[in-house]
Amino acid sequence: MPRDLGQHAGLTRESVLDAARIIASEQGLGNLTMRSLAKRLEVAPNALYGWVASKTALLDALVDDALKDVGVSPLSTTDDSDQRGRLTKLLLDTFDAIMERPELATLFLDRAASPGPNATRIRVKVRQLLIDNGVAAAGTDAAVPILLVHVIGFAAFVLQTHGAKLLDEPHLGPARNLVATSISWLLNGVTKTPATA
Amino acid sequence: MPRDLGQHAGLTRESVLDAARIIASEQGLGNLTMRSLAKRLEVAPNALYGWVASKTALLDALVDDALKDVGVSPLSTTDDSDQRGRLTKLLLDTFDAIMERPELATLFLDRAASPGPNATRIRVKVRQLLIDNGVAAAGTDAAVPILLVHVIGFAAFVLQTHGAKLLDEPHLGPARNLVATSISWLLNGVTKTPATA
DNA sequence: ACCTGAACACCGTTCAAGT
DNA sequence: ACCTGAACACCGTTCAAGT
Repeated sequence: MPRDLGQHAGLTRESVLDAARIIASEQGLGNLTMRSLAKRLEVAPNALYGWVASKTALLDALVDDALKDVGVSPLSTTDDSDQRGRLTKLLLDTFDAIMERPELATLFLDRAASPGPNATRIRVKVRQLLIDNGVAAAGTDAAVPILLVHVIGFAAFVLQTHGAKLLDEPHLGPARNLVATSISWLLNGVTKTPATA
Repeated sequence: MPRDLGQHAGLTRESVLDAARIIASEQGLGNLTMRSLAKRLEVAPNALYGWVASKTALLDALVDDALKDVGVSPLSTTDDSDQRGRLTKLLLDTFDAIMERPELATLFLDRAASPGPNATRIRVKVRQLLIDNGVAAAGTDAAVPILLVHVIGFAAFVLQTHGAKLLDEPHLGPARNLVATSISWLLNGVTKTPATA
């Protein structure tokens, strides 16, 4: 009814996604609805459909965007020949990325099988690093999902048990040590036994 | 309006849960609503609230009931001294139980941290078997969730990637071999390295 | 091109009744 | 005790319009 001059409210795909992120983190995923989102943007609910195809598509974007910084840098470790360290670091970075968005944890689980571009990049990189670690190319078909599901499942579990209590603080330490430990167990197995799919 | 003689429709908590199971398996979890459930039972939607506290409580019951047969038998293996075999079997039985109800997979993930009585029994039994396998009691606090999250996450992943295509058939084999393999990797680590929580 | 009004077809849940 | 009618406060999404 108001709308300053002519018509548009200055929406952007990014502004819509940002507002969605804020609602999810401040009020939880359950309170993120198309209508609450529209309200925050001071817009009619159906105006959102010009920028997001559906609520599902919006959630997909939220999940994948949370992984946008993971696995993009060259992954240089202190020791250049430490291939196992590189792989561990990538998996821990993925863990950290999920822990930074606790409210999306259940979404990561549901969407682990239908990954967006960022998740796909991580997948490809994990596979390459496995090969660098001496795993036969055929064996990676099994190992990649095993490792990633483990990391995602673990993050989701930690978030559900401890809640969002100690995320900002460096209290995260114990949980991180635990993932690191379990990842090393899996890597021991992966690099020794060739997985028979 | 009709209702034969006096009043009641013969509902039972079990009949409500059974109907819910049928809808979920035939039409998917998305089509399981209080209203669709009431319709199937030829009852007004609010009649259900005498038998289930809420939809959440109903889903909780569905998830936990799916685990009711896991870990109840004495877990006797061919070799009586094979403690590791016992533990592996319990974990694989849990995996199988989830695979039998593919439509509930996402629910298992969401509720892994807030388990019902059956899930709790499994948890306790896993812990005891870990101790029987020589893991220090303190170390089980870390190992139990690691193992169970791994199994649940793995089942959910398999179901999401392969869909409900090959569940009834014994095509499940490859997936089962994969979980068995990854479980053995984790058990190698758990029984060797004392997990530092 | 970008947005609104109004509507459609749903939800879970509650509250006051009826038998 | 067990159920219904009616309502409340929501959903996601679509379609025709307005500027």
